[in-house]
Amino acid sequence: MSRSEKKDMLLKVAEQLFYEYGFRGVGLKQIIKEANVANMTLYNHFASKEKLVEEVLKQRENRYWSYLDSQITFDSDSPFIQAVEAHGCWLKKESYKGDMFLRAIADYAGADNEIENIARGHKIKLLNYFQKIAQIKDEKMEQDLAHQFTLLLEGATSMTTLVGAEKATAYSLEIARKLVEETD
Amino acid sequence: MSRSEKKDMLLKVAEQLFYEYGFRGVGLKQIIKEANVANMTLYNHFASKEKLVEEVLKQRENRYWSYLDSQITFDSDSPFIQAVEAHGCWLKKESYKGDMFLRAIADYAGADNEIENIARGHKIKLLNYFQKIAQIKDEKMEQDLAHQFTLLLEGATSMTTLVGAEKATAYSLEIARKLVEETD
DNA sequence: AAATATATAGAACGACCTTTCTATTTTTAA
DNA sequence: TTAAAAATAGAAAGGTCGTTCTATATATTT
Repeated sequence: MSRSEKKDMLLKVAEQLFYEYGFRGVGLKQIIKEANVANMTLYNHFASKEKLVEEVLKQRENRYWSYLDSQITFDSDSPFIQAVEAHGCWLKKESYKGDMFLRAIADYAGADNEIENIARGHKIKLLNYFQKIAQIKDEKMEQDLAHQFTLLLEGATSMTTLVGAEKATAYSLEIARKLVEETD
Repeated sequence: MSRSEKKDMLLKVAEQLFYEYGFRGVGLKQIIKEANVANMTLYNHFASKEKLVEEVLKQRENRYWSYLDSQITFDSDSPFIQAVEAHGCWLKKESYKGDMFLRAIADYAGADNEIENIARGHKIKLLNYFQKIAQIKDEKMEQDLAHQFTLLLEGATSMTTLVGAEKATAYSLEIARKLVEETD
């Protein structure tokens, strides 16, 4: 394993464990063990656990947006519906038990750190995304639509914990269709 | 402070701190300090931190349902809309930053304990509640409606972290009205 | 008032955490 | 091949955690 492969492995293992057991529930010892690297190799790449968490979040955010971009083709369907469908596929693939960013916001709230900023930034970006594809005449309606769809995705993610990604996605899609139905 | 007052104080302080900083982010030391009781007083009432967490969750669930019951009058409006409104008021009062039960599920997942059961039970109860007030002819539609409204409440709770309880509630209400509009 | 039960502060325990240090081994470059 | 650089395992430091213990003080009950 080369130097950069080790860094990648650390990020991959850390993300998986953090998602499964929470940021505070996983120790660095467990991470280096599962990544098969030495203690100092981790500190060679990441100055601290906080920095590791930050990079894990950035990496996950990048993967999320890459996936969404790859799924959205801007064809016949409404881009709103496509976004909801794409998000649903992401849930099935990688978010089978709730949202990692909300957990980061919750776990590191108050502590004056960069982690909360990164996690919040991801959510803001989601809202901005819907605002961009909601470019319609009535500005109030545009804002409303963007917020409503953001709420829908957040709801679907939460529901995943309860009924699984399959059903959560289906229900969010049903609602989404009713929302666009009227504005088409 | 009587014995039972101390227990109440411990539960109150613990709930507030757990909600603000997370279950793993708060130590018993901080709790007994803010509750103004001795170390052993806590262990006199709660066998362990886990038991304390369990009772905090039970207490919060009771307060949630009491509040919902007090707000729902079964008058002219749809009971669905009333539930969404009541949940919105709860968010403004006590859930300004996300859902405590989802965090409990996430933080204590895998560990074979009672905590996850309690938190999950609360969510199931929410779903059952909507299933009960959705008693309509078409069973498929009934199931769908119940799930959709549960998703809406979950979405509103999540959005609170992002845009505050006021807006989150408003957007969830707008969606809710569209959902009942068609089935009335 | 005496006896019993409960609350108190504070120390102590062992476990685990993040981070640093050290001495040895492996890889890379000259 | 030899010198420099990087990675290794493992110990150790310094901290916090949940929990238990102890001895003193405070309430409650008889």
